Amino acid sequence: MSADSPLNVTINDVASAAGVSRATATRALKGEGRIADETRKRILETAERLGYVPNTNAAELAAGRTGTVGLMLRDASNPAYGRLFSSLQDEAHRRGLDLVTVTVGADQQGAKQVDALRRLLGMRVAGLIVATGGVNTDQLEPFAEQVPIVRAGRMETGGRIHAVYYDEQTHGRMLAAHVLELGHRRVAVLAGGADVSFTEQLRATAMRGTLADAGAEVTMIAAGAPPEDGVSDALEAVRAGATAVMCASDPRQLAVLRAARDAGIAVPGSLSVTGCDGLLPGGDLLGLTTVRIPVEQVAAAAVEAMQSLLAGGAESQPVRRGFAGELVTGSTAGPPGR
Amino acid sequence: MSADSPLNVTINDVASAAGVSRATATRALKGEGRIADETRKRILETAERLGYVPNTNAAELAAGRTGTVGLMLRDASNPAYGRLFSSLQDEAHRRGLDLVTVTVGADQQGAKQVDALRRLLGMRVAGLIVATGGVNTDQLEPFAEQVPIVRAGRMETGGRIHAVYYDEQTHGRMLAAHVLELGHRRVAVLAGGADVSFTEQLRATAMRGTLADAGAEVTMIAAGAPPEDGVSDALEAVRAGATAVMCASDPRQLAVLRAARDAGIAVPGSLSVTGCDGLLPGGDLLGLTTVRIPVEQVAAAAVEAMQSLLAGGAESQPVRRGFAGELVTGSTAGPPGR
DNA sequence: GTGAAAGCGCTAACAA
DNA sequence: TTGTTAGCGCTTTCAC
Repeated sequence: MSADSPLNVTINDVASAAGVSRATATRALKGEGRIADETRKRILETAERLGYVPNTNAAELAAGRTGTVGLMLRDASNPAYGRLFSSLQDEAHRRGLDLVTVTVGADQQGAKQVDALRRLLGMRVAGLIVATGGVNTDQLEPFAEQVPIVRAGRMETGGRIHAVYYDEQTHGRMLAAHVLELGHRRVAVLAGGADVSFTEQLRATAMRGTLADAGAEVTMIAAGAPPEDGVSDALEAVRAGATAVMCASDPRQLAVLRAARDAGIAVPGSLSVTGCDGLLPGGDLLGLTTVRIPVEQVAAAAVEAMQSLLAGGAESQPVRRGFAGELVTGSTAGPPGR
Repeated sequence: MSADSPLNVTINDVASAAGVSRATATRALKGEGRIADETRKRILETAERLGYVPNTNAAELAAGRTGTVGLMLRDASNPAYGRLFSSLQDEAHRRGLDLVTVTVGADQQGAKQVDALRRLLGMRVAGLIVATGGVNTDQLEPFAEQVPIVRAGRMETGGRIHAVYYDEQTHGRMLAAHVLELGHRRVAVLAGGADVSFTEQLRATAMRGTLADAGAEVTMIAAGAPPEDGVSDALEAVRAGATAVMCASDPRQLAVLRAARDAGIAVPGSLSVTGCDGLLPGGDLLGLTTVRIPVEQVAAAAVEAMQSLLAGGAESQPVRRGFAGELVTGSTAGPPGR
């Protein structure tokens, strides 16, 4: 059946319209193999004229390989993931890698995450970049020997899975050191609980370590996912004597700042606040004290790793690269008040 | 060849391991057609045991249809697109639609955009949601009769392409009315030029119209893509007597606020500033005066439209639904100073 | 209720 | 340089 509309045009239509065989048409379209210049041109023109759009499903099935890399992404409304997403895309474009993305809501259970994983694997992607904490090593490992898997943003312990990650320990320590240097000795640390955010836990634990090592008194507050969660506990701690609240993320920092404003607590006069991420547009105007996480570096390194894995075959050692960001000193943290 | 690793397991392996034919295996796996309960269970178990991951490429090729909807997205580092992206994903998940996303950098030329379009079409997606201005009606039209196309976020004039969009005219008018109400009569409007952002142009034009109709004196400033662009021109206009700068986007508003701060101009004392988008986390703390665009509504309506198009076949009339957001009055705009 | 067989659109040897 | 011929992994009539 011939073409009534572009998407129904097959390579057969192109071939017969150009008066050649399917194989020749393939060669012309792919620009490979020996083919007469004139024939190729004719075929290309015919394809163009017919509006031929190659069916990549069929092509990849026949060729037994795929040219695209799958990206598993966590909810992009979080600025940190949104930026990571677009940086990954940019870098992939730059390097000529095709990316297809599927996302999984931040809240979604393991089942959904595995769903997304299977969708990508079902497409037989050539590689996998995983930018969500929701899927764990055990779920990834079985596929690691077939397709290179790079985790982006977070450390990975699985032996066959590569990782390019934020050095969150350092971030936590940098912030804690800053707070200590300002003179604080009673500090509340507000972070999502272990079940909520692994990243925040990493940061919070590092903060606590550094603070405690310096002899400061630390109150740990474990919150749920919504940034407003645990804020009242934090203010409680402040009333009980804490002079600083260290948040494990900038959205939480915003929530604390709001609450402080509403409660008439002067920042940084009576209360110092810190966050982590450094990605909020306008964060400078707010004077947020935070760490700017190295999104672009992580993205670039992740894509680079993927590309070399795709090219070079399996390495003996998994890639492991961590990146630390920079402290952004703002006006939300100062010396302890009163 | 039998299975050495999950992704190499084919339905043939499952079928023979379970002692049935391929056809029966398909029935069991898809849960359709007549099949003995016991057989099905056995096949399902076998598939599970072997770690079978169906090859969706092959499945869709054979079935002649696709279950996934393609999403073309503009650079997600812009908060407006990041939010739209995650809202679209959420809504798609909710409705059980599978989405695969490809992005195109905001800066990229037409060629790249068409590339992305062809990649999606090459996958023979069942539908297309277009959330980037970079691809125009003419490029979309040829495919519109094969696959439903819904543009999300921006109006569309092509007869066969559906659109769910922000009512930017109303947004511009709302903001202008607010500024007028505050008493401003000399206003600068700062927006990306026609070649930079269609959306900003729409907003800016509406602002100018409303302002001019009320007899205000309007200075239009056309800027490049970077938010800092044109800011100095805006301040120039302020020195020349304008009492308000209306920005066509929140990032531009931030840029103006920064510049005003650096120049020692009091906001809103000597200068009122407005933006548009209302999506910046922390915008409330900054007191941004803006319009919160109805991202969630647009996303929901776009996905809903897609779903009904997928189900119901072609409608006679293209979908056309516009949504307006709400004015957010902040502390960056007040009565004209002095 | 199950199997056999004919493709889906394309690629890749291998011949010619 | 080009055509012929097998498939890729799966779905789907149509018989049995």
